[in-house]
Amino acid sequence: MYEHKMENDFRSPLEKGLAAFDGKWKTRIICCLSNNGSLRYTALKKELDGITDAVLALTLKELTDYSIISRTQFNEIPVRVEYDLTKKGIEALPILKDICQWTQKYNPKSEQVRCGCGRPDCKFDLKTN
Amino acid sequence: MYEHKMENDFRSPLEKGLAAFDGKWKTRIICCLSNNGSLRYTALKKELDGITDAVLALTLKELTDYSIISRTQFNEIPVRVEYDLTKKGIEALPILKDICQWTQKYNPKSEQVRCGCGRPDCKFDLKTN
DNA sequence: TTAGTTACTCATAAAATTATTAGTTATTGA
DNA sequence: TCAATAACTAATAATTTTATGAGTAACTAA
Repeated sequence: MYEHKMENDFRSPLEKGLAAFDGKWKTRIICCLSNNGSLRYTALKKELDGITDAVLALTLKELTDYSIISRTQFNEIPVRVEYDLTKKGIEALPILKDICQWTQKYNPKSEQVRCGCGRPDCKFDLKTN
Repeated sequence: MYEHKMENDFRSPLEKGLAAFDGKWKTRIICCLSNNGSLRYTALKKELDGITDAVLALTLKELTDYSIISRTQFNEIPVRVEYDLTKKGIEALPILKDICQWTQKYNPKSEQVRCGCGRPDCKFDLKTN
């Protein structure tokens, strides 16, 4: 662990793009930020049920490297760090929404489009307008 | 190996939908079928550089279970089996195309939208019309 | 009789991802 | 002096994914 891939050898923009959503936590983080706006490290950790520091820090780094989220550090004491969706991240939301709808069209069981942040009470449907 | 997940515990339609594109080979298979139409097992194997039987068979099963592709068996000798994109699979193509475009917008290096089938000569741009 | 074909399966190994537990730095407040 | 806080990092372990190398059935053609 603790080296992450990034400029792997994705053979196409498709694979490269999908890498931004892959793994257990990336979409959950994206949805949390989309739900809440700016969040700091500890707040994110509280939202993401069961994530550990090692994994959260790594995943935030990956998302930052993919330019999906931004990291802003305020040198207070103790430090404050805030994470936000970037423009690129915000522009991913309609795509994620399309994936939700596509899934649900062929899977009528789960009636409601819900986000991937993992909270059972999350009602966010990835609307971007 | 040789048990695949499927009704995992995806917490949302988003995660469930993304599962259909995840792993090393799924999008490559989708793109091959989109490029070529119907393909049999051996033909797919030839297209997908470096895949082994164990992994190809497993991945085809996963995609079949997700209803992205269909399997049709002709009881000739030796057997003939053909794989095709389903309606659901075809309807995924515009989403994949959006992911390509989104990636490229923020990554002007790779000028050309190419599919994920892995062939360097593949010019397919995931147009669906 | 033997080799060839297709579409697989099986056991196992290697590699990658995710989890666990425990630090660390710099500072404040009690 | 001691505990507390925020945002991490490091070493290692467990789990999951992917790869390797072989084998199978049911024929056919040589």
